[in-house]
Amino acid sequence: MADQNQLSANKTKRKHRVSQKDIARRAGVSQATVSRVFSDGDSVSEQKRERVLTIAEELGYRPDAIARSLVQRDTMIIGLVIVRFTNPFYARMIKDFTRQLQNRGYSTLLFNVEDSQEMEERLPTALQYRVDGVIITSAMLSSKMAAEYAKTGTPIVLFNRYTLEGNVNAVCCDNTEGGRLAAQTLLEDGHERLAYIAGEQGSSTNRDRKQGFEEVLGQHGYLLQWCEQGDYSYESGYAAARRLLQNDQRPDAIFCANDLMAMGALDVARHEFNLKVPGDLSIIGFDDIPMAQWPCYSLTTIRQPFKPMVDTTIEVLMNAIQSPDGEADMRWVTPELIRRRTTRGGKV
Amino acid sequence: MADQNQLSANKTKRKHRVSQKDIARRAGVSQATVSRVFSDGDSVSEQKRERVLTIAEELGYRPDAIARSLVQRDTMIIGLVIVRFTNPFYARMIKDFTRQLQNRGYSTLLFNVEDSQEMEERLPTALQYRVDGVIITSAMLSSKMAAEYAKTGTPIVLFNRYTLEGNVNAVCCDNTEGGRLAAQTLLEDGHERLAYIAGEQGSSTNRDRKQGFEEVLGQHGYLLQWCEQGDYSYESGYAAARRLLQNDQRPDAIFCANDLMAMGALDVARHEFNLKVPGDLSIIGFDDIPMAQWPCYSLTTIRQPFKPMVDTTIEVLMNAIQSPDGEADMRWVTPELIRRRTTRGGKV
DNA sequence: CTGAAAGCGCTTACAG
DNA sequence: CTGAAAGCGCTTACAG
Repeated sequence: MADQNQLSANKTKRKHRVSQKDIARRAGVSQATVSRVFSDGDSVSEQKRERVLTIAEELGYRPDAIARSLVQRDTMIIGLVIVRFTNPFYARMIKDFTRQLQNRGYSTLLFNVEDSQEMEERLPTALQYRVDGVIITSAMLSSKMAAEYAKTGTPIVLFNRYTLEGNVNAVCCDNTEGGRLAAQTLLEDGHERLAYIAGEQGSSTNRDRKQGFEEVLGQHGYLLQWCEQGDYSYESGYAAARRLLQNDQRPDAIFCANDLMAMGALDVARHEFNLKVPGDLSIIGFDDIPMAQWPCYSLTTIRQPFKPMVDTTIEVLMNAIQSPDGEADMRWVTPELIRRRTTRGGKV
Repeated sequence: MADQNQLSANKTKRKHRVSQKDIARRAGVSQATVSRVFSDGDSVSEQKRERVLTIAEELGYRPDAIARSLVQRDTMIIGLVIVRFTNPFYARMIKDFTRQLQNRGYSTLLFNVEDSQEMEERLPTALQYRVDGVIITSAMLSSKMAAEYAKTGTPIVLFNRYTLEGNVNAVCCDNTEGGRLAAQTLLEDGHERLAYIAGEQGSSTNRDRKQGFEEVLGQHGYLLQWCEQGDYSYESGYAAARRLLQNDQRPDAIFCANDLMAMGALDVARHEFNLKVPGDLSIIGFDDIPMAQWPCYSLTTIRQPFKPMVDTTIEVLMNAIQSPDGEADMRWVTPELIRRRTTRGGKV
């Protein structure tokens, strides 16, 4: 009875959302004053402030972020585009990103896409919501798209990818260096028949890791003779390693483009071929996901420093939001060898 | 030069976003007509439609979802609140939820919180963005909060939790039944000294699993003598199992409140105590995460049917959005025993 | 400190 | 089919 709207017979399904106007009416102040109470920094007499707050509480008022976003130029929302996240790597990523963003007052609009193509289809949706910025994980951005985004002024930062043109903000592990590290390690351990299990075809991470690996092999006069295709999944590593180990001429060491595949490789070597790792075969992974240190695997791996990568990404994004006309910022993070028990050389 | 605004010297950092007004001006039509072109179903002459679309394309126009949300009553955004996601379980959850929501035209606003308390602090943020609904994973909702939400009319559905009052939508695995299943299995296999490694204290999942487990033990005249506290993490399972196995009187079977802890228990049993599993000790987990079937573990477990749970949650949510005044909907999903190689009874 | 008014970018009756 | 106008819930100069 008490709450009657102008519109006589409105058939909205939604309940009436209490607005500043409602509070103003009851408090006998202007709507602008109510607004001032809720935007800190604005001055309102103590007396009115209290009256407004009491009534707001009574009515269960919540400021409407949508309306605020419309008039202010920002939404305090960041779009986070995750490409194919099955990897344990990503769970941690999402968690760290959302937490960091929350701490800075941002909310996260999450998009889950299968590949770069689907990403480019979804990206406009993020833009429609006027996100203040976008983080894209593990996917390239076509230069066409990049240009389009630059036009809108919405900052983008690529995580775990980079553009060759260097015209988009990006934070990336130095994967080439990681590939080199893997090769050096295995060579120093005395291996001579090195194999590579590749990650998703066409991904820059895979290309760079392989390139670094081959580069060092070349320097020592070897060719990469054993190479099987995987797709970063456990199952693909398992299958690829099986193909490798069925050969008459077996490799004596395998570098896998990520930890998940390395675990698959390890399991097939031990459980299907009854090989001793590292006695008969050494295995190195990439990422250093939490499972890599579980005793069941205790995997030697090339660590991607997650935390620094996430922190840097947030930093680059915040900078870009502050000064949208800045130059593209490209940051490299250095990977690190973590010796455990799937290679020979480690301390025993 | 071409693009000059009314405002002479506006110092907005943001670039000017092209709006329907801009297009209208150039196309020589009213802004309402431009709007009609972009809201399907509305009729516009083919000629004008084309002109508008061409110019929109030229200018790089994107409809503003924020403005649209303000006038329509819905945002097409669903809030997804994830409590402490380190478990591989959650990675899959988030993925499935976002994908399902996307397929139905919704975007996902993701919140990452540590516990129920932090959740209740964050929830208002979701409300401020006027989300059309909220999914909350693995956290209780106080009745105070539940009541407050009911007032706003924003539908909520709990995932993997329920309220005793039954006044909030919820989709939950029948954890009590899962606990019973675990006990029955171990008892049938001939075990007599059953232990339990508990999940996070105070969580209803843990309470119910334990209760079902104890219930069946009781029916067979046993008391739960061995019980150690964990927190659902691998490490906690590892440590809890160690405490259990250090006893003079050792259990001969352990039921762990989730798979991750079961893997920790398995690793400590094998690598630290040199026990044979299932020869000396049987282990059962809960969840059936992907890793559970890797040969390194091959874990017998109580499967939570993820896909049905996610699908049901979406269904309940969509129903609640359609008819906000419906009764609270409470759905139970039945868990299932998956026999692998960490228990005796399985086919060999 | 405070109110009246304009405006953010849309949608949607209301007339024609 | 189409335009003028009101309104969604806010913020923010502009005066006082």
